[in-house]
Amino acid sequence: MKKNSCKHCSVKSKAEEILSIDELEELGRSCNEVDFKKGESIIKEGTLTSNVIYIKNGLVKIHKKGPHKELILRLVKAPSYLGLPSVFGDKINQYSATAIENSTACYISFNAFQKFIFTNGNFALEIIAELCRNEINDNQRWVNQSQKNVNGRMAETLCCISHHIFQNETFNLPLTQSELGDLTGTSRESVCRILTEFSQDGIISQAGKEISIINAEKLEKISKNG
DNA sequence: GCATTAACCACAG
DNA sequence: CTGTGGTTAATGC
Repeated sequence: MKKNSCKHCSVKSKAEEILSIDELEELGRSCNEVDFKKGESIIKEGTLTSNVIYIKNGLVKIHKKGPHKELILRLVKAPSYLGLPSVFGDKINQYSATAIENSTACYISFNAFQKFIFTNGNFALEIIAELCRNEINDNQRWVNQSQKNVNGRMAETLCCISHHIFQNETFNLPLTQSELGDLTGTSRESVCRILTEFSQDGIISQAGKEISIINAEKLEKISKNG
């Protein structure tokens, strides 16, 4: 276990920024850092929850088995907590988390984490705020998923990945087309067709895994109107 | 009915 | 894993 590593951690969560030096030292004694390679499972749906997990860097997909196939609930870019709802809401992990890029995660003892919530209201507030933001985002995704057509969902997803994950109109998509289908609630064939259609219309360009958004305005329009 | 949409299947790079 | 074509079920004029 790495001693006191949290005190000087450069990717503290908002909640951890609030902790005192003493609390950070205690956190340091209560957590351990692990590296994950792309594709490795961080949380498996159905297993008992063990620790609070915080990804320091990398990119993770949160996914869950549906009646017919896998659904990716959302992509989580570090830094962020992982699995708080399962840890506090249930003994069993309600979804899986898998690294889609090489990632580093801290496993934090539940007892230590809970103690900070009991004793430090501002810390607790930040945790609640993060959970609320996630719920709001999930609700938005849920609305879009159910009311937009496939083209609209793809357009929206591409915009979102470009803005929120890579902050760049050109990015290397770390997902397969099949996973992109799981993310947009469609088949991998439709993903393939829509991507080539977008390319033909000059909205995006693809070179292998690299996607560039050329006409963001048009993409927004498709996202809105399908 | 006929057109459209999108999933499912199959097969080839 | 990706790209395509054919088929098919559901839905909307």
